[in-house]
Amino acid sequence: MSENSQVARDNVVARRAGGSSAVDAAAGRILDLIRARRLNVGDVLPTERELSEITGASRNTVREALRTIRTYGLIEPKPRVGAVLADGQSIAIQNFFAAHMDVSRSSFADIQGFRRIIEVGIGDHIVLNATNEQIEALDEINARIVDSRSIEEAAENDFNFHMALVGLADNRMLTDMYSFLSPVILRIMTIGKEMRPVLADTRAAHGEIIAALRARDRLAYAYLMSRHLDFALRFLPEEPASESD
Amino acid sequence: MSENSQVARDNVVARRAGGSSAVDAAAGRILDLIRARRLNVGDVLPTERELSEITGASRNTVREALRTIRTYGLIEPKPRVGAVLADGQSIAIQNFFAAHMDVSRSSFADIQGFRRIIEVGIGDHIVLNATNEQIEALDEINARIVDSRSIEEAAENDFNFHMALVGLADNRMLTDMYSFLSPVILRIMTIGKEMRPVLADTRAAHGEIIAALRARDRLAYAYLMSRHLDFALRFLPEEPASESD
DNA sequence: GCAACTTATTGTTGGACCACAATGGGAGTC
DNA sequence: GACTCCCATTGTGGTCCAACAATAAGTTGC
Repeated sequence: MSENSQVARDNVVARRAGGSSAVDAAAGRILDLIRARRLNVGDVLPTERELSEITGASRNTVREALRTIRTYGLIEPKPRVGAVLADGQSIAIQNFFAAHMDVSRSSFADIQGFRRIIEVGIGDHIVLNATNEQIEALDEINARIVDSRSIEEAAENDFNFHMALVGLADNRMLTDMYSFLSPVILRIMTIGKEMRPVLADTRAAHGEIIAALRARDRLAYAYLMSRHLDFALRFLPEEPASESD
Repeated sequence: MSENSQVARDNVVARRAGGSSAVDAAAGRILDLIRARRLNVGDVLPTERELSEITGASRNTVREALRTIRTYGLIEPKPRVGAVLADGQSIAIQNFFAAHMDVSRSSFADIQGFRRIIEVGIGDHIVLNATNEQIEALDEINARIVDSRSIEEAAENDFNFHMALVGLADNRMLTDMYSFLSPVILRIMTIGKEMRPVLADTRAAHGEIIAALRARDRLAYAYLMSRHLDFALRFLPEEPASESD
C-alpha cells in the first residue's frame, strides 16, 4: 500500500515537471513517437502496456490519451494488434461537426460563408492564370454531375468540381483546407441535393461559372459564384424551423 | 474475487445489449442528458460518479466518454465542481487543425495568398455591416503600432489589427483559422518588420484601409488591402526556412 | 474578516477480469 | 512423412474496481 502511494507521488512529480496534465503529456509523447518513428497510415503503435512504460503513465492514463488521439481520427484501435495509424479524418471531422451541430446551428452557415469568400476570392487568380485546358477539364468534371446514380455520387461530383476549382488557385494551404473540410462540405452538398434534387440546375450554375472563366470575366465569375453558393445556403436547415426545439 | 468477475460479466452483458461500445454508449447518454436537461454554456454536468450510475458504466468508462466530449470542446472539467458546458469550439477546431494539417509545409507565399483572399474577400461584408464604432476601434488598434517598443510588439499589434478586421466578418470558422495560423502570421510579420522596420508605413497602409471602410468604398478597400498584403510579401525570403523547425 | 479545516470532486494509478483474435502445437488423415 | 484441422495458449484492447493525490469550494473557529 505504501509503495503504491510512493509510485503515485513520483509520477505526479514527473508530471508536474513535464507538463500540465498527465494525459496531455502522454498524448504529446505518443504523437512525438509517431513523428519520431515516421509511422504512416497502416502502421501500428506499441501496445497500451508498452506505451504505459514508454510514457511513464499508467495504462488508464494512456488510454485516455489514446482516446483523445482517436477522437482526432488519427488512430483506430484494432483488437489483438494495437492502435493502427488511420486516415480517419473524414469520420472524425464529421463526428466533430455533428457534435457541434446540436449546439450551434450557425456552423453550416459559417462554412458556406467561408467557402464563398474563398471561391469568389480565387476568381481573379484563376481568370488570369488558368489555361484553357484546365477550364475544359472543369467542364468535363461538371458534365459528370448529371450522370450521377445517387445523391451521394452527385454530391461527390459536385465537390470534385469545387475542389478542382480551388486547385487552380495554386495554393497549397487552400487545397489542404478544402481536403480537411471535405467531409463537412460533402455533407452540406448531400443535404442540399436531398432537399432539392435537381442536378441539372447545379450543372447549369457551374456551366455559367465556367463560361465566365472562358470569357476571362472576373466580375461575372464573382457574381455567379457568389449567387451559386448563396443559393445552396438557402436550402440548408439553418432556420429554426422545428418548434420542438 | 469471484464477485468481481460476476459484476464484470453482468456489465459486459448489459453493454452488448445496449450498443456497440460502452464508451460510445456512455457518451451518447451524456449528450442526450445535456439535450434533455437543456443545459447551456456555463451549466454543470453531474459528477462522474453520478454519471457512472446514470449510464450504468464504470467511472473509468465515463471518463473516457467525457474525454471524447471534451476533445470536441463541448465541456471543460473543473476540479471540485464537475464538467462545465463550455463554448470551446474555437480551441477544439484549432486542435483539429493542428492534428491534421501541417502548416510548416505551406510556404509563406501560400499563407500570404490565403490571407489576401480572405482579407480582401471579407471587404464586402465589412463595408456593408460594420458599425462606425467598430471601425473606430480598428483605428485605435492601428494607432498602437507606432508606439511599439520592439519588433515583436509591432508584429503583434499588426496582427491584432488584421485579426480584428477578420473578426468583423462575423464568421467563426474564419476567426478560428486566424487564431490557428497566428504563430505563422506573426512570424511572417516579424520577418517583414526586421527587413524593413518602418512602422509608420504599416500604420499608414492600415489607415488607408480604414478610410476606405469609413467611406464604405468596397473597391478602394479591395485594392488597398490587396496592395498592402502583396507589399508585405515582397520582403519575404523566397524559400521559407524549414530548417528552423 | 480571515485563516484553518472539512469535504466533495476530478486526476491518476495499479490491478483485475473478459472477449476476441492470432498463433502454434498436437492429433488425425492421406 | 507431409498435410490438415482443431483446440489450447497467448496477447491485446475493453471494462471495471478500489484506492490515493490534488484541488478548490464550503465551513468553522478565532
